[in-house]
Amino acid sequence: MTQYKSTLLRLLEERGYIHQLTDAEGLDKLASEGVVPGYIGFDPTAPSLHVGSMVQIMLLRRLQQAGHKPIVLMGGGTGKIGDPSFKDDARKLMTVDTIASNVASIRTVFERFLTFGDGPTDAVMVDNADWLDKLEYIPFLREVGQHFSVNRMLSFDSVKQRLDREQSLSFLEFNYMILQAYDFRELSERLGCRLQMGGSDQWGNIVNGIELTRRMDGKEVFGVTTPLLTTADGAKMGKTMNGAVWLNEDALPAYDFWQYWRNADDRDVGRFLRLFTDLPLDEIARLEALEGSEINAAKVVLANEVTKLVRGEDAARAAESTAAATFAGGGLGDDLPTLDVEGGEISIIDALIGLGFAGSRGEAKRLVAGGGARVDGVAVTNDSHAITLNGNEIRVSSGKKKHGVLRSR
RNA sequence: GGACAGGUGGCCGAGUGGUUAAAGGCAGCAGACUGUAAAUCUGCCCGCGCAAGCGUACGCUAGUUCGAAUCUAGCCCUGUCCA
Repeated sequence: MTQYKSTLLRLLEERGYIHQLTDAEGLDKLASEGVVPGYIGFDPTAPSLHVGSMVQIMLLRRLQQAGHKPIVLMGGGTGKIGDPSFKDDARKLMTVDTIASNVASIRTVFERFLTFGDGPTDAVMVDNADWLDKLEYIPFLREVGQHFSVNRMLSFDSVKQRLDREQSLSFLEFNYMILQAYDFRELSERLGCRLQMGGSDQWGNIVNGIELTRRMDGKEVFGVTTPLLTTADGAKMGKTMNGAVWLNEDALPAYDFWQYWRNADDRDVGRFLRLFTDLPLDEIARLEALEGSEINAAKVVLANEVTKLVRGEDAARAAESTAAATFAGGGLGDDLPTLDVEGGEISIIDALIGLGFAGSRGEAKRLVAGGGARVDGVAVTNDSHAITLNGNEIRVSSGKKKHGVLRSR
C-alpha cells in the first residue's frame, strides 16, 4: 500500500490527502497508465467557498499537477435539495436565483487553482443542474431507482445519524444521495470521468456512485476521500473569529485571510504547509522542525504561500507588510481596516463600532470596560473617551490582534 | 386519523405562576501568562441608556391572572408508536 507507482497517488499520499481509497491498486494502475479525469462536487450554499473546502480544491490542483484532468462539479442541481449528511436540521431550501448567483461567484475562485481550457489535462467546470433539472421522474426511477436498496441507504452514516437522533429526514433530502451517485455516472458518460474525490463524509455517496456506474454501464470507477480536517484543538477548519474564512476577496479582506494562517496552531503548521502550499517537502520538513517561537517564521511562510495562491502575489505581500508594520513595529499598515473621521474627533465607542470591532454600543462598552480597547497602544478604560486626531492617523485596537486606523477627512 | 412525547438565547440544555433577561455547558469576545501558538486562570456575553430604567425574547395566536417561558384553547412544526 505504501509504494504507489503512479505520480498521483504518491503525491497525494506524501502530502496527506488520503483517508480512504476504494481500490488502491486499480487506481494506481489506472493513474500510471494515462490521464485520469477526476471530479469533486461543490455545493453552492454561499456566494463563496471557505477554507473548509480548500482541501478539496487543492486535491483537484494536485490531480492536475500529476498530469490528470480535474473536473469541478458545481452542485447547482443538488443544491436545490440539500445534503442531509450529518446536518442537524434540514437546510432551508435556497431559491433558484440564489443558487445561480452563488455558482457564478464561486466559479472565479477555481481559476486561481486550476488551469482551465480544452486540452486533455485542462480543467473543466460543469453544473449538475444541466442534467438533473431535466430528469423525468418515471424514467429516472426505472433506470436509476431500481439499483438502490432502501435498506442499504438507511444504513449509511449520513442517514443513520439523522434517524438515530430522531430528527426528521425528508424524502427530498433522502434523494440527495441518489442524485449524487447519479452525478458520478453521468460524468463518466459525458466526460469519461473515472474518479471521484471528496471529504470523508462523502464516502457513502462516492461508493454509491461507483456501484451505480458499474451496475448501469459495467464501468469501473474509483473513489478517494480526504481526512476530515480539523485544527489541532479539534475545531472544524475555517470557522473563526468573525465567522467563516472565505476564499473570495469580497467576502473576507486579504489581510484577515492572511492572519488566519498566521495564527495557525503550532501543531498544524506542517500539515497545512503540505496540504495548502506547493512548497517542496524538504522545505516543509525544515520549516516544521523549527522550535518554540521560531515556528512563527514558518507560519509567515504558510500565510504568504496560501494567500498568494488564493488571493494573488500582491495581496500576500501587502498583508505581510501590514502585519509586520503592525505587530513588530507597533505602527500602521495599509491593509488595516480604516475609518474616516469627520471633524477631527470621535468617541472611542463610535470608533470601535465604525472599525467593525464591536457590533453594538453595548458590546463596545464592554470591550472598553474589560480593558481590551487601545488607542495608539494605550488602553482606554473610560467609555466616554474622545479621540482627537489633529490630522494624524490614530491606531485603534481591540485586543492584541485586531487593529484599525482612524484617518481624518 | 388516534395515542404519547416535544418545540427555550449562535448551539446543547435546565427551568413548570412572581425573587427569570431566563441555571449549566459549548462556541465567541476581552484580560493575565506567552511566541500574533497551545494549555491554564479571570471577566464579559439580547438591544438602547451615564444611570434609574425602557424595549424586545422562551413555536404561533387568543385567553386566564395583579403577574405567564411556566396555566387554558386553537393552530403550526418534529419525533415515537398505533390505524
